[in-house]
Amino acid sequence: MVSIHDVARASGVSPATVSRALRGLAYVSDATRARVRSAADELGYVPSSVASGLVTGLSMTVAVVVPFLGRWYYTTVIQGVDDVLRPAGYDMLVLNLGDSNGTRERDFHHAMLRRRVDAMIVLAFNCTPGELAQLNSAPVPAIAVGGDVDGMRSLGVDDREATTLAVRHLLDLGHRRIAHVGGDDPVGLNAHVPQERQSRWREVLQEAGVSPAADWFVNGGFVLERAFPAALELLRDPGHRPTAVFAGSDEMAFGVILAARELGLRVPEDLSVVGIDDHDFSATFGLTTVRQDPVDQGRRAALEVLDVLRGLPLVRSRTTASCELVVRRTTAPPPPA
Amino acid sequence: MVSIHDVARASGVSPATVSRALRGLAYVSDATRARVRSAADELGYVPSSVASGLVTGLSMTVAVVVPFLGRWYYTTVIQGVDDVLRPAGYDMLVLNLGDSNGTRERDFHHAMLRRRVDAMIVLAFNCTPGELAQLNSAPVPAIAVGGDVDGMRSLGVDDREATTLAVRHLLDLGHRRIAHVGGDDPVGLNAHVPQERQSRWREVLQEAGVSPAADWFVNGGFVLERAFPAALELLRDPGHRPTAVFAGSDEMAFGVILAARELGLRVPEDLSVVGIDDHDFSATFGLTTVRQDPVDQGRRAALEVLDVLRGLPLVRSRTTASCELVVRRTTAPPPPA
DNA sequence: CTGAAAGCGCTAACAG
DNA sequence: CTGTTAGCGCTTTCAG
Repeated sequence: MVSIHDVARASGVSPATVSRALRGLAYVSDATRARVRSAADELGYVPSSVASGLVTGLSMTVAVVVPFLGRWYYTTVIQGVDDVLRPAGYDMLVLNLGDSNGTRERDFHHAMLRRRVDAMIVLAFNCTPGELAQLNSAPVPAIAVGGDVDGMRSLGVDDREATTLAVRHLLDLGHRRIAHVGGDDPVGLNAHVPQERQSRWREVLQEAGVSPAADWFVNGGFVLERAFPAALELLRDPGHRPTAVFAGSDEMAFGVILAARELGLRVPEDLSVVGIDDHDFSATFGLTTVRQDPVDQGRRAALEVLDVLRGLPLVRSRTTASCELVVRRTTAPPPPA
Repeated sequence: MVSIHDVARASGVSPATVSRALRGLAYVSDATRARVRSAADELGYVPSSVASGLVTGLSMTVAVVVPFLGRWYYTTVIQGVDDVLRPAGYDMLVLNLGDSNGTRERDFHHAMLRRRVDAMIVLAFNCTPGELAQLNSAPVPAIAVGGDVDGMRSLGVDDREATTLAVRHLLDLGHRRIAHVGGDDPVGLNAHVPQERQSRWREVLQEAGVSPAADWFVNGGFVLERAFPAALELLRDPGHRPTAVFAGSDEMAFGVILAARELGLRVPEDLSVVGIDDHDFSATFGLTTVRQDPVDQGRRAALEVLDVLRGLPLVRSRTTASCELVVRRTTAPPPPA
């Protein structure tokens, strides 16, 4: 492998000068710089970031920690993160915590302490107390996206607000029989968000003097495949059927729509459906939803990380990302009783 | 930061012994090893992978290169890769090539040469000749998943076979008016796969003595949002309508199904739809498709990478991943003319 | 079984 | 403007 010494030799200067010349530092004559550059190009020299990282203490890498891989929200946030990290010259390490039976904390710990990354962006999930302690006393700055993590800088929508928007919309249309398809994710890595949405759904209804039937909450596991059968069950009995469903995510809302069709129910004439997210598919489905912008959340988190890396202080507070109701074609007044 | 010296001092041995003890090497007395371990634990010592990487030349990181972030196929392969990399102690660097205007080759080059990664897994996309040269003369082993890259080790389904399965199925049901929703991806990073599917669609029809109308190929951009309007256009004219659609991906197939419904067409009575992938949503949609298993493809690629890293030779050949027709509820004989 | 010494490739003072 | 001298934190001979 061609090292800085090879370039130094080839251009007749010292390694230190090569280093300065190539990094564009001042105090290098134009002539020398040009000579070094062409020598480096010729030899195909690229500095080893490992070696420079050892001395500077920087890895030019930030870790994105996710509870799952392949879920819409997470991959979308990651896109935003990547959008800003890449032009800034940072690499992105993806640390998946899912399925790591018991090794969660260790993985965490290692990535941070082994100095592999300069910062971490932690996507919505419940930290164990141990992890939280690690994060906050971390040798590298960490910021959370999505969930509200106590004592940590975080960024995300207000789940109570989003839920309020969705449920009130249904209430305003005249619905009273409003069910909720929500539920835990399979790994239990992100229980907080689903819980907020569920409890707020109940609250908003109660505030309106409505109390949902006991079996009008069903667990859709935050994926279409599980929301579909859950909705089938929920909607089966014509005598005991909600007129509207608030789904905890758009993906689950798609499952509800598909289930309704399976049962011959028309959406929105017989059943209204509202979700949260504004998934890529939602406009095509005509889904009424509460829009959030995960790409933007990712971008903003990465931008902040970059700031902190430049020396700005990290304030441990929460910033609320905006969300808004987008009314499309899956909600309408309830059918006449 | 606590270094190996601190542990050495605390346990009264030399740094070299600490290194040996902690890595479980032979020639360390049990007593010493125990002492070192407890000292390390107490101090919360974790070796710096940067420092050890500098001397061993290993980064314990493999890069996954993708043309997009957030597309089903890619994120699903990534899950498979992660499945095997993580337990093996490797970190995963995700290198997104999308939207990097012009900087593609450089990013590539740098990641490899800067010795940030020990190997690369390149997900289906067209390499430029320059990139290909880089990959093949790379200082680190690289293997491709999905696309068939000339002169490179690769792994993926045979797109011609997959297409044959899908189109023959329609032909066998009696269809003759078979359209194709396929097309380029927006960034043009992966033109090969769509092209194969499109040209093979035409071929299979011709082999059966059928020639599709000129406007029975439409560009669905490989995403639902674009397939939907394209399908709307395709299916609009009742007098000139295909009885079946072969979609180049399941996601586009969903768009076709939604478009058919929009037009009041019943699937499969009025229109049959078949896709390729077996997306997570496909079973719920009842979509007939040609199944491939991206998780498995990712796993196998990662397993191979690990082998090569252990010293096994890298054979530059292609292995075909299997695919199979899964008949569900979106295909049926054509309506009586 | 353990320690001392010599780097891995680079950057950061400090001299010139 | 440029070279020299020290390391960054670890692993690896090579001696004990």
